[in-house]
Amino acid sequence: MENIGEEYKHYWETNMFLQTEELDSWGLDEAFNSGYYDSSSPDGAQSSAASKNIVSERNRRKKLNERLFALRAVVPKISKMDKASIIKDAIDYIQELHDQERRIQAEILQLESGKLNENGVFRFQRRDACLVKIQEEENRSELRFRGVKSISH
Amino acid sequence: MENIGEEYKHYWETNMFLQTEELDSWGLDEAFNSGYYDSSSPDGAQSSAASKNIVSERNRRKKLNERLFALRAVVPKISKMDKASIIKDAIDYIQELHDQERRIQAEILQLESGKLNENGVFRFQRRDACLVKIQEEENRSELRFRGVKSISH
DNA sequence: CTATACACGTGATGC
DNA sequence: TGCATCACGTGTATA
Repeated sequence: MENIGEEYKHYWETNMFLQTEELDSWGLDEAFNSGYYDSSSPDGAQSSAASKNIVSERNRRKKLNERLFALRAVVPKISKMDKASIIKDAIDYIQELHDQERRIQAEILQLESGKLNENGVFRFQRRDACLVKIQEEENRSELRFRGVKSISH
Repeated sequence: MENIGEEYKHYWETNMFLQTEELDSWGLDEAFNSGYYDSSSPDGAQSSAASKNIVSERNRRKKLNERLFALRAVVPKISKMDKASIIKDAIDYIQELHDQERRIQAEILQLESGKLNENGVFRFQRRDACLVKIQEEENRSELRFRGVKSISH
């Protein structure tokens, strides 16, 4: 009973990141739990409930791992592969996005209220992270965009 | 041995959201695991390893729950309190932030490349969502920036 | 050898 | 009632 899912052992680190399906049909619990213990033979009923709890819990764990994998997919800069570290990186990333959003908001506010400064050119203060792809990590080198025309098309 | 942490049962839904500490020192495993089985009495050694594994696993679970709680704290609009749902909401929120970031990037690009239109005034088309609080759930209403074609990152 | 991290089954709880 | 979710202890594998 302990070595029932031995080939499952490292699907968190290997299989799960390649394919998340193909492991649905075990055909192992459903073998002796197949079908209908319809409210008769009470020991069979409780064993049915037990194994149903087992498979339910198994699905819950699987769903949670899939979600965690999906979270890791949308977050750049994953430091470690731990579950806890994945969540931590996601938190840091969200706060980073919040900070950037506040900065850009201030910037755009300046643009549309002040429009231009006295020189007739826009001056962005410390635009220190690219907005679209921030995972380039451009190590804080005081790069100053005087004109972003280089990016467009 | 099964009812050892009975008062822990619903700390996920109640206690954890109020205080996450104050539960560190059990003084219950360390009671019979106190001190020194320094490489003698092999049964004691394995029981020491076992209970050490228990408390280690307990700390791992606790850390993971704290992280999950912190994740829930930075994500607005939590639909359900499930672990899986919390992660799902975080994923959706990050993607939503990515979308908005792209939009704002386009907007700022339009502002500083085109600077002014022929009327000498800025024209924002459909600035319908506040940039800081996007949790208003603007359901994808085909807003399209004609000024900026393909950010091409 | 010892941490660390994980999946698993199990009993409990709430809806 | 059954179903979903959770914390727990345990065995096991990797660094």
